[in-house]
Amino acid sequence: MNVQLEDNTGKRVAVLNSTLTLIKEHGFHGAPMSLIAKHAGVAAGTIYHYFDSKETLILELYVHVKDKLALAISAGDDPEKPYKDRFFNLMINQFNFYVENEDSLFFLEQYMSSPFAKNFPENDSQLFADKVITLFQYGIDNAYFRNIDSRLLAPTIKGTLVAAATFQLSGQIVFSKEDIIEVISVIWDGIKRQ
Amino acid sequence: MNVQLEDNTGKRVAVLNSTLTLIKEHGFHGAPMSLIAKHAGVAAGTIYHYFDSKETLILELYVHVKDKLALAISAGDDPEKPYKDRFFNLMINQFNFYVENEDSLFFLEQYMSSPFAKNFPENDSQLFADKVITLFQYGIDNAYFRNIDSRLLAPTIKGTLVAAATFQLSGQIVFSKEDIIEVISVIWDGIKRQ
DNA sequence: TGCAACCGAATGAACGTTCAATTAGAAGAT
DNA sequence: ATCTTCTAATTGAACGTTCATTCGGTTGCA
Repeated sequence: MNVQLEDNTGKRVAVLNSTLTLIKEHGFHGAPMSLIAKHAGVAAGTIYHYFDSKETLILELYVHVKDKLALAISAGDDPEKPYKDRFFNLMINQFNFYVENEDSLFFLEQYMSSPFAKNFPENDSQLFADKVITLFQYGIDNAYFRNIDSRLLAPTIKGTLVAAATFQLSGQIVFSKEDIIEVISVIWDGIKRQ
Repeated sequence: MNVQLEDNTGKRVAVLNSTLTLIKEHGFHGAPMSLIAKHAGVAAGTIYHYFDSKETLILELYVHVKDKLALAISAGDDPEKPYKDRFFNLMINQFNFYVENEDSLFFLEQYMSSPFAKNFPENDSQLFADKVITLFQYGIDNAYFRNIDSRLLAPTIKGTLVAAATFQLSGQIVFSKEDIIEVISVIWDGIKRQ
């Protein structure tokens, strides 16, 4: 099965979490293997017991984070409810995940705009595809959305949510429940079939 | 005056352009000073005649690119025209700039999601503030937009355009003029006062 | 007893930066 | 015009540091 989803107390996960924290604090540059090891309470050599190289460490961290994101996003999804409700629930969950996991948000953004994403597009979370992409596809197939290319929808939506979450995390404002609904309405009004 | 805007044939600009190209091709990591020097047809030491360090090189490259972006975006802006027309012109220009300057788009995205943007938020293009931010502020002041925090507008819009441009650059599709209008309509319908 | 987990000092490559030396060009003097 | 002087521009080898990775050895559990 998927190694990332079990053994959450082991050194493997400690290394992943330390990498995430250090990248958030100092960027890709400021996260040398020696520091990751020290932060994780592990010897430098031990990291190489779990990961072939720093590159694979980053690649596997991406899937690890994206898996967590997928689980958080799809929480409370109820196929019985109207599609708009399901969509809003998904968006709210996504916003909350970003706000509550700043390190994950920062890492995902940096990973996505790095050569990693272009060189290894096949390296992605299966869980995310199953839980999230599926719901989008349902909306497309059933014509809830306006007639734009489906592959434009996801990045469009993500851009807005990330902007809002980043904005709140910068400490300038705390969005109320109503504010978040308003932001998501911007997305919904933009992409829904008019 | 602004050094970046004059002397466009000198070695300073050659270094900036080579840095841009190499970062686009190999990321921040794959652009060592020695390679930048070779690519620019310049000795390693010469770079330090124009830039204090690699860090300031990146910081100044950011302003340099943002200046070019500001000029491209505001091309053909006519204060006499209706606001919606001006807005659409701005958006179309921005989309075209991204598509025609993939290296700039890639660099801007990577810079924005790096520690640079957080550590030096004061390091930005004056030209961009004058030409672009001003027009947005006008739309906010005159209530063309729905009542969301103004600082959310820019990143929201940018997210969508970047998504579309990246999508076209991935080679999967070439947007027609009408397609672009459709994408911008998604933005406009989302943020306009309903 | 065997094997996987773990350690951390050692290694060597890569990198940003420095600097003593050289060249180019402009300004001034003759 | 020619020579002199001065400064800015340029060079690239050398330096010192940092970093990812290796490896011989140790621990602990089955």
